[in-house]
Amino acid sequence: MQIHLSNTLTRSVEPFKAIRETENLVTIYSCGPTVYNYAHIGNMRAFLFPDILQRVLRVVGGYDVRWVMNITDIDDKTIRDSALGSAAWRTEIGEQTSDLKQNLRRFTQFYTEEFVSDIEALLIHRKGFYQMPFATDYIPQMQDLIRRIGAKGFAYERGGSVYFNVGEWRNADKYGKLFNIDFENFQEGVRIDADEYERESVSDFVLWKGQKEGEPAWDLEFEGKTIPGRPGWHIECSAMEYEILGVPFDIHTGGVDLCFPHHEDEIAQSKAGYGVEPVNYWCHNEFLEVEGEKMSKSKGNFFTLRDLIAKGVDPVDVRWLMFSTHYASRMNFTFGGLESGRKARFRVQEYIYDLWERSGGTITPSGDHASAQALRNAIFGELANDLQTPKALAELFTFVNRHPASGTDAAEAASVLGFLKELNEIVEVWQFTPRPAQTLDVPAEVQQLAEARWQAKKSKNFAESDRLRGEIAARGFVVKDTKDGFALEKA
RNA sequence: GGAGACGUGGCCGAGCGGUUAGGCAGAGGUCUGCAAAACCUUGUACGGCGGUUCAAAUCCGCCCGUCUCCUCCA
Repeated sequence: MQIHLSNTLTRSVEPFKAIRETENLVTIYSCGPTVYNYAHIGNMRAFLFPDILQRVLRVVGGYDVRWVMNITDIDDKTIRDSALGSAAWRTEIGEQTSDLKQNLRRFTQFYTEEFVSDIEALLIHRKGFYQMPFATDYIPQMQDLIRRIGAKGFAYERGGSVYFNVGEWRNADKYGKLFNIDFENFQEGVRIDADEYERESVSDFVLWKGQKEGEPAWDLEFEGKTIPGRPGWHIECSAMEYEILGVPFDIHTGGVDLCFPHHEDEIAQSKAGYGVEPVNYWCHNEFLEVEGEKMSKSKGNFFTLRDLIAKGVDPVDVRWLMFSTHYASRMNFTFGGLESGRKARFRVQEYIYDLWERSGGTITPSGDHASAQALRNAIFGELANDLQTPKALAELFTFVNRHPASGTDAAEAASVLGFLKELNEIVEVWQFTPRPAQTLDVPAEVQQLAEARWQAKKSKNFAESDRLRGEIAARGFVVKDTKDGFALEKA
């Protein structure tokens, strides 16, 4: 199915065409985490979005996908927090050594592992990535790019750092492809006091940061000088994209806040150094708010995924919630919404169990039955249209309402199951099994009370029956009567 | 100060000139000794004020509010 994507470069929804269309291959690069702490749920949206995107490209678009997400393991924060004597150094990380680079690596590796386990909890699978490169593994490639940019005349050294000359670049190409930059007002505002480096113009950005006291450093050979330092923020992405995916590649994702300066600078660097417009489709996800407010530590609405899990939230519900808002819209993350979504999700799961009973566990392709085929067209049509996940869900629920399992024959049930299973390759929140038998660990005492209650009920001793139900409830269980028996559930 | 986005019923969230979005909650019903679950039915809306139009949640203007970027940031 033809996919359409909203492209920040053109601010419009465009039909997607892969560079290697004949090979059926799509290349995606996503800005990944800076591993100096646990990721928060806002970050999680930025990782769930490309996961859904790449699955839609695979399942709906029929592409093979090469998905790369970088791990930023060198920046001000990772250096600060891994520095000798840092208060942020946790004992689980191990012992600090006198080797700064080794400390940095241990520190970032710790948070990388935590990060991977977080995204795995959201069912973003590690094995789904083509690569997850560490920035510090690509220092030579970054240095090579800096020299290429220098050779073209768009980089200069000043005060032990190397900068990108935006003014010069603007003579050669457009700067401001992802964002309208008002150069007249660019230098006003709060930006000036942040200018602790000696660049020529405030709009210039650093390619290579000169080493400061106590910082790990690599030697850059640049225009006859040896410059100890480390890569700037933007250069790592440009170099790794080139090295791992090649340029141009198809899709670059990230949060909206990265449009400028990060992605704008990435384009400028890549094009200046490699001579190629690096990315065909830029796709940005909007921010997430919590209970209608910007997430911040001072408001007490700042959550990492682990915070939520500690509160008893099922990470699968967090994943499911992402489908309820279009990726390019601001999302209001609420605990009420989490619960509401969970119920909706279980409704579909119940539907699947019911269909399973109808079909006797048989699953056939969606094309085998007209209603399943139509459902597939409707839902995949919405997903293909710039990932209209809320509308896709609406289509699903409309179908469930109009095709109750009780009125579905075995052939239709099997075919609808076939489609839902295919859909589940994208959403991955449902089980395709017979309805599991309740395998509750019921204490013998509760079991006896329940039996006694059933007997009381059968002999129409309802007062005793209700009393026993109270006893059972006091022990944390709920009795649900069925036609010829009862079931116990955890309260 | 500059650039841009958004404001939909109790909550979440589609819609982008005329037609029931959908989910959760609520209400009524079927079932049940009563419940729970399940299923059926169902009400409430477009921040404010003007304007364009036969017709506006949808287009235009102003105002109010929220948010993003210009500075590390998903």
